[in-house]
Amino acid sequence: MSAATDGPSTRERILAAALDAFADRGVEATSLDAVASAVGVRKQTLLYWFPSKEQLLLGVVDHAIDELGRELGVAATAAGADRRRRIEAVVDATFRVGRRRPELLAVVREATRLGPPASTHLADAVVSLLPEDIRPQALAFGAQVVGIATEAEVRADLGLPADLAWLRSRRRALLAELTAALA
Amino acid sequence: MSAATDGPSTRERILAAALDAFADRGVEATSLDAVASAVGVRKQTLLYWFPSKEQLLLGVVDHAIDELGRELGVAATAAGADRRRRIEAVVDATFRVGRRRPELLAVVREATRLGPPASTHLADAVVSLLPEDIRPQALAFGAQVVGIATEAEVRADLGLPADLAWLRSRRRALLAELTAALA
DNA sequence: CCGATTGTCTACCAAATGGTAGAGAGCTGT
DNA sequence: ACAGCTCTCTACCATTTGGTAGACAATCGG
Repeated sequence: MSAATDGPSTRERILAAALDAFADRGVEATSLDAVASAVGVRKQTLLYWFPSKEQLLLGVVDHAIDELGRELGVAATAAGADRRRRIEAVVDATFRVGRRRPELLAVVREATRLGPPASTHLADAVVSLLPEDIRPQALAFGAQVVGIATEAEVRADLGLPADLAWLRSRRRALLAELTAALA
Repeated sequence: MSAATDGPSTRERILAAALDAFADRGVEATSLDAVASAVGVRKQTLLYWFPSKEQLLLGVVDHAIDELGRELGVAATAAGADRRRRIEAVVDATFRVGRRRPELLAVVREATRLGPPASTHLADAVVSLLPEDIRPQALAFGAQVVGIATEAEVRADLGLPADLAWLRSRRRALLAELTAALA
């Protein structure tokens, strides 16, 4: 079974559909049937891969954190060794992710909103991905990013236009905070 | 029927209980039965005062915006006429509200998360409370506050300690943004 | 004193939901 | 060829949920 010809596995398609649905409508408002029909499969197939809705959510959280970590990690590595440049690269990569895949941040917020076990699982997943020496700083950075993403969503809901000055201001804040934290 | 002896009306107690529950567990995860039993009344009494769960949510949003607006309005008025002092008073009152009644901010975030009709109703309620000349600035301020409240919650979930330096930094950011916006 | 209105309750209900039980198709290694 | 494993499906089920119908007591206006 070549992955190239078969495309994403059922499990991966379930995770992708569940990520979209959980981020868009929220976990409680998303039924297993809805996710299943988005994948094109029966609910019992979901329950074969993930024995319960809760397990599915934890899987989605892992998936999202994984992708987020990979994306930011690549950006940091590509930026070379200079700390200043690495910080800028991570911040910019974060904004790219926020624009291209807002679901990833939305699902993080959703997990914290739901509380345990999702939130503890999230914390574990994040922590396991971070080098120990910058762990608290990275966590604070993540929290700030989720806050800014929420602010963006609220702005949209209140009818405020997408504002370049606002974006620049938030980028500056992230850079300043991260630079100070790692000093 | 003197309000002093009767205490809050049934309708008000329903709104208070629903606010708590919606903010704490989320709207979809809160059943009408749960709210009713928190009030000490049957579900059908809720449906007498609010003909549907959706109407109850809209009522809660109005209620929360009302209280928020009153609190900030009082602070602004008490600060006198000097713009700088008024801005500081509003920002500080915001932090007070965030600490004493986080449910108010949580329910705003919840309403934006759920989308229409809750989010549009929220936007209307907020707008109707604002003097026209500072409307966009005030909306941006509100969005920023919700973002910061979310950041605080995420920080807690990730195990970061309550941090005075962080609080100060966010207060400074709010002040700077509001001052610039009203300049 | 009485009809109408207000507010709360009991009794139900149809639909949706998360989850179980188990059948059957198709591939795999021997 | 066949035993076994992997994966998806049909059939069901218990519970919960938002909501309806209408009885019943209390209060109020005339």
